[in-house]
Amino acid sequence: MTTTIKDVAAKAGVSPSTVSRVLNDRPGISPQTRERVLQVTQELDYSPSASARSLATAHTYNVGYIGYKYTSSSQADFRPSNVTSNTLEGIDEELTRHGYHMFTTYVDKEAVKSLNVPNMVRQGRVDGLILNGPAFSPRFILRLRNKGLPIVLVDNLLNETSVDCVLCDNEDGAYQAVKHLIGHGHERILFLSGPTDWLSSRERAAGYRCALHEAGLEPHVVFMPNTIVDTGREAMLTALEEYPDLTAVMAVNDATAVGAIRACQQAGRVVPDEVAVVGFDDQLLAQMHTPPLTTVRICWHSIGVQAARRVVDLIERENQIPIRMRLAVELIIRQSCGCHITSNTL
Amino acid sequence: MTTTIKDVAAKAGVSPSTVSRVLNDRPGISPQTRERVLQVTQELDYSPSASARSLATAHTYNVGYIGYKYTSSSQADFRPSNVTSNTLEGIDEELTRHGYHMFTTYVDKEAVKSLNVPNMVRQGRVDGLILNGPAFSPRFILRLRNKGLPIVLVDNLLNETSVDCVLCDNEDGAYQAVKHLIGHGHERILFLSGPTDWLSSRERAAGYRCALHEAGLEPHVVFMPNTIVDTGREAMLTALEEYPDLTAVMAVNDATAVGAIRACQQAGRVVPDEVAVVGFDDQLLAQMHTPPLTTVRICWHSIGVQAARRVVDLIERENQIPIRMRLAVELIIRQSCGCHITSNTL
DNA sequence: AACACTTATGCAAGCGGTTGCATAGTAGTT
DNA sequence: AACTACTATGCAACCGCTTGCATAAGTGTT
Repeated sequence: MTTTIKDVAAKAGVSPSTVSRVLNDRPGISPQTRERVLQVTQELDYSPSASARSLATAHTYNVGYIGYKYTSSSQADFRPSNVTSNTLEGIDEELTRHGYHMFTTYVDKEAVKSLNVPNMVRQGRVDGLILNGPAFSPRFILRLRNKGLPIVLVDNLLNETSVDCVLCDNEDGAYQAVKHLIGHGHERILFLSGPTDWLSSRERAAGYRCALHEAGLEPHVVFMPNTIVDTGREAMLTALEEYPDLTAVMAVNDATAVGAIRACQQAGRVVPDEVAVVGFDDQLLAQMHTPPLTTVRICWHSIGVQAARRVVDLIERENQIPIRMRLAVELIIRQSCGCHITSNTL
Repeated sequence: MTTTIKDVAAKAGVSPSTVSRVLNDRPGISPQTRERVLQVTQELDYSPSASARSLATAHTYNVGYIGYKYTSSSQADFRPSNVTSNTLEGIDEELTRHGYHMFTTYVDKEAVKSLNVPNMVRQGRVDGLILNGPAFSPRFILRLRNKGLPIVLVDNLLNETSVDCVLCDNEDGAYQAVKHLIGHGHERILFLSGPTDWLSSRERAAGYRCALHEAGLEPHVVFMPNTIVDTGREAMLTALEEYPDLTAVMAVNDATAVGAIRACQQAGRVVPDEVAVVGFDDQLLAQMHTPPLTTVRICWHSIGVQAARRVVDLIERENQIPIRMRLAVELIIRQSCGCHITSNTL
């Protein structure tokens, strides 16, 4: 038998209402009573039942995290989800700080397509939602929004309707990276793009275009259906034939950058001497790769923290104006771009 | 206003009890009534409130996942948690299949040391727990067990007291890998071990010892305080001086294997020609590394599925005998061991 | 001393379900 | 026709907590 508020009340010689008021910091309790109740609470190691409290207050103190389940089969595949631990930890830290808890679930392509509302939402287990990833369609997002819950998007954004979101500055990241390539003297720079319905692809492409435009250079974009290593390799292989004079490539992420390097090796082009390559994300692989990848670092942990803080805000204060948050990114220069620095930039 | 069981009852012309019985498949309901209630339930898109149900049944249909927050600071660090997405997805899939939901939280060194019970447990938000990782101390685990919840350990195990767990066959994996090295003719084989209070370290060491013993060779073990790339590099650097005649090394995981290779390069020893290296885990890095790492693959997804199934079993059926589950691992042969296969083993 | 105000606390209803028990209705037996 | 045995359903209590309202005690004013 777990201890209930009645046990505490009885032992402290007060009514349950009083105990409740003490534990919820309600006014109108005498200091002595408050003290005694807190004392007993501690002695009995009492903690109010979440379900009972939720039922009474219509407030669960839970936030749902919805991730996207990519369909690549191999465990070792370079799935975007491999990087999400940082985001999850950031979210958890911040939610915990505010007394909230995190439900986690993953939805797949089918669920998004058929607009399935996750059970944790239907059953009222959560007060708010964090959706992580570019693969959630606007329709899916709006469907969830119609459930009346605060929603914060991570790595995604809705144009038509304003929904809160926090993302990194994709455009600036790509801009910086391409600018760096241009600084090396490159004039034929390719962009390996992910699916165009992924926001990050579009924004990174925009940064790429902007940098090229400023320098009066012509853009060359190749579109890929996904962003795993092998797709990058194949796309690059084709590109090398189609644009034989290209000397640099900016890949939409680290995985495809690695693929591009593989392709160059296959085609007998030396990286970075003959073809320079830069990636995006700064996953561990970037650092450990040979040659080490010049790439754009995203601080997923901070993004998680901000998303959590935002969703708590939305839950606790009504009628907020939607906010779109951008976190700065950092160009990490290693060697795949042609730089020869000796210090190992971690 | 969300729809409640009363709305459904009213519209179907029955009492709430009847609706409840229909939705819970209780006996003694006429087919026509059942049909009508289900009809209305669908029309109103009704879903019972989780809190109300939990309060009445003392059953939340939630399972808590507790991960360990490693303290390495750099985002790009090779944190073990980077691989846990697979486990999480596996757990989520299986829990969902059984109508359960997953709470996720991470605890750090301090919390484990001071035996902090996570709030989701104290407040009765979960029916059972999955602890993932070798870093949870027996005392911490037992503390949670005393809360009266079913617990399943992943990648960990308690000797003194029997607690359910699911892990991979660490010993066999190391045994196979070392055996493979011996097959290459190596006689001076080093083992780079992680902290000895991590079960996986101990078990992998045991497999290593066993293989060496069978071959009549002498073991050489070096202990490291953690298992990130750089620690592996430093440990290997020292080892190369101390045992100058070693020709092969089995690292406790992929990260330290990569570190070991770095050390060899630093010391001017060619891998795999002069020193062969094998890792453990088969993270993406292993495949993409130059040279590609021979390593032991763990199917974390399956481990997650099994852990979830087990915890549901424990929740729903009492008085079960504890089960320790071992999932087989697979030696993935690439090139760091000295093999020269052309096909790219994914 | 009577009155008005505070202040501290308790009572009881209600949150939205579940479930033991009572009961109305129906069918089966004699 | 009277009695028994089910079957299908409703009533009401209860799960543990919160909260509006009532009330008792205390304080100050005239």
